[in-house]
Amino acid sequence: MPYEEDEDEEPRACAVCGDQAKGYHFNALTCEGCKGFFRRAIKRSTQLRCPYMKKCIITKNNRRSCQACRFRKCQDIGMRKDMVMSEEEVMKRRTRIKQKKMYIASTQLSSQQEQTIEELLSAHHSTFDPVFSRFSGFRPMDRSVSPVSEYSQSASEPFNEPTCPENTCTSASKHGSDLTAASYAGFSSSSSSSCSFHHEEDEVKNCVFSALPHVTDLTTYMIKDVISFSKSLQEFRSLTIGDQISLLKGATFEIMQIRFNMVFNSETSNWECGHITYCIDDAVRAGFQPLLLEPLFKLHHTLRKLDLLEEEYVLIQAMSLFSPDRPGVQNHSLIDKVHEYLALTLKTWIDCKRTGPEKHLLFPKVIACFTEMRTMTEEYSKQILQIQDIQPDTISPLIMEVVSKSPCSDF
Amino acid sequence: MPYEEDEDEEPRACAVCGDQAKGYHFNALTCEGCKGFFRRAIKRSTQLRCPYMKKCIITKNNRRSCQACRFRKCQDIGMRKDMVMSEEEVMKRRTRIKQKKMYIASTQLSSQQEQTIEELLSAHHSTFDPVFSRFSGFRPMDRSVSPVSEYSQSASEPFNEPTCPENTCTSASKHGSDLTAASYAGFSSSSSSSCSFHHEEDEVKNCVFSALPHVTDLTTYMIKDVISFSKSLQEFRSLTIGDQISLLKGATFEIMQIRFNMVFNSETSNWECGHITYCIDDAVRAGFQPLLLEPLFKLHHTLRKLDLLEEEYVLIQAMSLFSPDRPGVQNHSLIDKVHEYLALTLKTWIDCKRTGPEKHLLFPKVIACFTEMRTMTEEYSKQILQIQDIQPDTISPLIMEVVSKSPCSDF
DNA sequence: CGCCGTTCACGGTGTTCA
DNA sequence: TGAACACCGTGAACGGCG
Ligand SMILES: [Zn+2]
Ligand SMILES: [Zn+2]
Ligand SMILES: [Zn+2]
Ligand SMILES: [Zn+2]
Repeated sequence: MPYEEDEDEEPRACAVCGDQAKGYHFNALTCEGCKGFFRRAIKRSTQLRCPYMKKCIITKNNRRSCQACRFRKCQDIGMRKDMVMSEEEVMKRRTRIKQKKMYIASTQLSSQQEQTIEELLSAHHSTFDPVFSRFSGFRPMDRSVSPVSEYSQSASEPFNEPTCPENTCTSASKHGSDLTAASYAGFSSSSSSSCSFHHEEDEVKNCVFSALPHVTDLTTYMIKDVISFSKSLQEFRSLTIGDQISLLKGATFEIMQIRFNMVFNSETSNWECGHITYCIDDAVRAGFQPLLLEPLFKLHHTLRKLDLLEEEYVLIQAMSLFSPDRPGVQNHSLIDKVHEYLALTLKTWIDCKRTGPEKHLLFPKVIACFTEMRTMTEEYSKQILQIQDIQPDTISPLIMEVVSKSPCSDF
Repeated sequence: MPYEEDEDEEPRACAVCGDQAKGYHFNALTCEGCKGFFRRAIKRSTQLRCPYMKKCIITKNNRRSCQACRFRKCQDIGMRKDMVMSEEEVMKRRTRIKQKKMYIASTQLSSQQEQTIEELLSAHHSTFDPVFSRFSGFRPMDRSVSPVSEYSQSASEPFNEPTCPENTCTSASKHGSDLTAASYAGFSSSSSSSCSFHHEEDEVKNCVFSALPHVTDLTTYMIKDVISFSKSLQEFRSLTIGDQISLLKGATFEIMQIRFNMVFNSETSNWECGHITYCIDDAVRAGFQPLLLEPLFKLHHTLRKLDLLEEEYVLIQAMSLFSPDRPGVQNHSLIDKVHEYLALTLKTWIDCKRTGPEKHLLFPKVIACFTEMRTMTEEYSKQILQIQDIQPDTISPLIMEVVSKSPCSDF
């Protein structure tokens, strides 16, 4: 009857120092300390020298005072060097584990990623107003002016635009499909028709900027919400003020367009912003030129056709915001990490939640849209500055702030 | 029930002087002061003598008054001499740490270095206008004069230069390749052909300086931007005004050339400055002589062939600016530190970001270009002064300021 | 569950500089 | 001189694998 067995349940002692040992390490019963010490000693492979008489008695308390004697004791009691993994073995193990992690990470969303999406959705819902109910007090838009719309040049009746004095852009919605089809086909057809507008300088004066005050108010309204969205993100707030400004300057236009895309109706080519419906001609009437509007219009169609879910839209907004290569960013590496994290989250989300064969193309297509938007951001700034030049004091200070290159600001 | 335990959570007192102790040092619980004192006492290894009765009571307040008794107390309470690292151990440690630092520094960019590059890029982008869109209001350039171009002497038809009154230097771009090949081959072939221009004094008068007003305007425009670039750098602003001026006087020519090199087309040997394209003959027509233009032309080819990235160009500009051995610099040591820091940053950047076998030669080649440029700076000043002598009041005051030797200025 | 490697806060060296 | 700092060995806790 061996009732005698425990005495301390597991009273085994380290063969090197006498400390409590929980198991065998490198072929000897040792404590955690001696285990780590032996591995490090092997990997360092440097000669150790005893400052005393090479006869140190190793105990739990003095084991740190003489590495040489401790190592000798390790070998004496039978710890085996060959049981320490070699450098290549370690490398193999590491890469194998990394691979596995990568696979897991691209197969299922981590709880952190799900939490991130939740935060983004929450931030988005509290700062985006899809029916534009808070958009009021704006200056009215005069749609009686029929712009020389470059988008209807290739259409059959370019000068037959009816006036649309109401809040709904009836012109676009009436024969909008024709116009869209014609212009949209034109965009993707050839480069010859894509820039048939080669008299910019003179034509600019024909534009009466009749929609500029309204578009300015709308844009200002949108920018405020974009800033609120960004500021309600934990990661964003943790950046320096300077970097926050740099990121906002770079991303505001893009995020605005992403948000407009959520209310874009690709059938009618209209943006259905609650009680007001906009068409591309409103942008023309605000003074923007085809060099921006053509690719922008195309982008909205391309992006809308992806039929993104809200989670995807909001991840795209965040990816745009955390673009590391905006002018003036200081903490490039951190922002790059966040950006990659968001991109991986989007990719994984698509892989997990989407079905169908086109899901593998969705992520690359989104990335392509980013490239498009990037060039448009620059062109937008240019055109805003041009408009500001011709029509001073119409564009709001907030818009100028976004467009300006000055590093200092106070959003 | 040992409720008596904390008293202040960590109220441990130095065993030597009673001051607050935060841990064990040399085998005894001591304060930071006694720790340092004991090490220094061991390393000095000189006998200490008590001026009193060898019975001093060491306290926190009087511990500095008797070294001998303090040291004796240290030994008495158990501080161990053998736990102070010996001189050789210290030396080994020092060299090991230095080695490691050197390795790390030459292997990966520190965050500070990355930030520096960001600052330089930002400063560059806001002060360099690669398409020369802000260059306007300049005096026109008369290219109808066909200079006795030394660069086409070895070519077959030296006097057949067509006129090029337009903004594009058609002569160089038309049969530019021939001209370039001939002249460039001439440079690198032998010393006999490299200075076939041995009638300087007389020939100078043949030159009509037809391009001088334009080149003056261009140079003035460039200098202003170089000054803006420098002034937007934190490190530069922190220097004294005198040193800022000394550095600018020394570096302006070099930085200008580096910037011109970014738009240099080595295929056509033209500088493509936005709407205007320049060739080397324009410099001839401005009155510059081969003693400057030959090595300058060669430099532009050499430098361009390195195919530098923007980050590298901007680091080179900064290295040129922070050259410690410019005439008149006061704070030589600080500027030297900045210069070495920038050089190491460039070297590390190349090691990290470049690939291919030629990356190891890139940095030395850049350094060689600096040597070349240094001699050209002096020659440039000389020739500007010569031209000023012949054609007074054409060269702008700003250029004269850069070239002058007077120590006082106000950029 | 046993035994690998990994991680990271902690403790105790030397170093710096006001 | 000593407070603050940089550096590195240590070992308890942990994750992965068989
Ligand atoms: Zn042990
Ligand atoms: Zn020993
Ligand atoms: Zn003390
Ligand atoms: Zn004494």
